[in-house]
Amino acid sequence: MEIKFFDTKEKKKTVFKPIDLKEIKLYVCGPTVYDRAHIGNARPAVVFDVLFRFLRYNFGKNCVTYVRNFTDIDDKINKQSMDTGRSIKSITDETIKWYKQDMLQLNVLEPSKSPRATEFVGAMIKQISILINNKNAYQDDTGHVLFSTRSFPDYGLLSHRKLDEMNFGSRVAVSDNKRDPLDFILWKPSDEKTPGWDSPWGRGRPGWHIECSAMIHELLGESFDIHGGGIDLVFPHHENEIAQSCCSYPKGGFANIWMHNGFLQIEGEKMAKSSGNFFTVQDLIQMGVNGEVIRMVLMLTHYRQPLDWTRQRVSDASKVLNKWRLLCAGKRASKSPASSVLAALADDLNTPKAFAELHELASAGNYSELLSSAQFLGLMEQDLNEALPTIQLSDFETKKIKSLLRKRFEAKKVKDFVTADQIRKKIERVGIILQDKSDKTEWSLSPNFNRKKMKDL
RNA sequence: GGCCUGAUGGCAGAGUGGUGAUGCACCGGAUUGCAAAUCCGUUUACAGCGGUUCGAUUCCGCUUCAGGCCUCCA
Repeated sequence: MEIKFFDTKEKKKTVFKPIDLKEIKLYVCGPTVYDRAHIGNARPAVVFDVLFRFLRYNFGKNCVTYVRNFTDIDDKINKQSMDTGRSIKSITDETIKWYKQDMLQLNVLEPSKSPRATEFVGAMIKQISILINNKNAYQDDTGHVLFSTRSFPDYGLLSHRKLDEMNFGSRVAVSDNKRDPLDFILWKPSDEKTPGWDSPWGRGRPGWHIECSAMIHELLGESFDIHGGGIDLVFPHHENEIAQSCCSYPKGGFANIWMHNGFLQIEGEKMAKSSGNFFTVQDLIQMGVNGEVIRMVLMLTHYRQPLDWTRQRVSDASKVLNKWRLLCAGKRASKSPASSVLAALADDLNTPKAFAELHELASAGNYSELLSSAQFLGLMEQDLNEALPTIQLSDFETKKIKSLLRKRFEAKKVKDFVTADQIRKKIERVGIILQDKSDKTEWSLSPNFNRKKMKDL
């Protein structure tokens, strides 16, 4: 099967050719850990989880190395620590724990490696030293180390910008310590209150971009297959990563393919903390939105498109999942997912197309492939029975319902439909669904089941 | 100001140079005492204006609108 991915740098779909079939290497920029993961954080996690699953299927479970970092050095974290008096370690440890729990709810697989920036400061210092030696970086007299952007001729190839067209300084004052407005910080000094590490340039901390370059070099080497992240990272973060890495390790090719997921909107509005249309994965789960439903909504739109998060889509997704669950109940999953679904994913992870194929499988009655394909996408994995409401009725309550149903059955027998319908309404008000079959009436608890109303029966 | 992306039926959302996905909703029908579920079927689209072509929703140009990036951001 030919696999194609859209490469941000080439601006077109390109055939995926692994560097080494024995180890496919994937790196994705993970979260900065200072707060609960919001729904926008969840999108890349799910998108690249689909990619991870797909690569593992195609090239072998043990032949894919997926690295997703935790950024635990950041001025937002520092600020929170100052504001709350909590230690940085306690903040980042807790946030990482939350993140892992949340991603588990979304059925996102653990990456092969989840390095933390703080574990790689030594590697960053080493790389910065190389850059200074290579004359790609310089130290100013205030303890900053800056990357000399114009020393890298290919700067701008990823984000398709020309250096001279960039209107730097128009919105942000250019610091005096930069020799060129395009230069960016590799290392900055820390005061007493701010976390810092000893370095050849004094006590300080790394700039944001260098961590990914250093971790990639340590964990994946000089060349790797796919680098992913949110579209907002293309410039400057990924552009800067390329510059740093290619200048410090010029023999390597860094990332072969760049994949970026689109942004998320809420009910048609830009997601922003300031405007209040913002929620975390945990908020959604507390509201009763199943993690599986969240995952499905995130896959319902192609990963490169903007995704509008609406109540409508949440309810659509949950309706479809319920339907599929009923269809697949008691069925065994086929050994491999449907080839139509795999083909959709092979075409730049076309998950909406994959769902269309799932619908085809459902209407064709091919439930075992429907189940295995859904599971391949990270859905319908838990025991089908466990997903249904787990409320247990007492014997007394069960007897009560059964006796009412018997009364109704007798009424129906003598064609007393008025009584039969009264009993139906009464039972349905409690949140119990009745289904008349030719010889009996089946009943089940709906999601709206209200135990308190059982008294009224 | 610079750069970039997108505009598909009531809604969501793929895709394609010529047989108009898929889901939800709607409508009609089957089934049902009723209801639910299920099944069958119908209808509705490619922002606008030009160009290329035998033929464009699909390629090119312009216009309009929307969004993003250029500052921390997934």
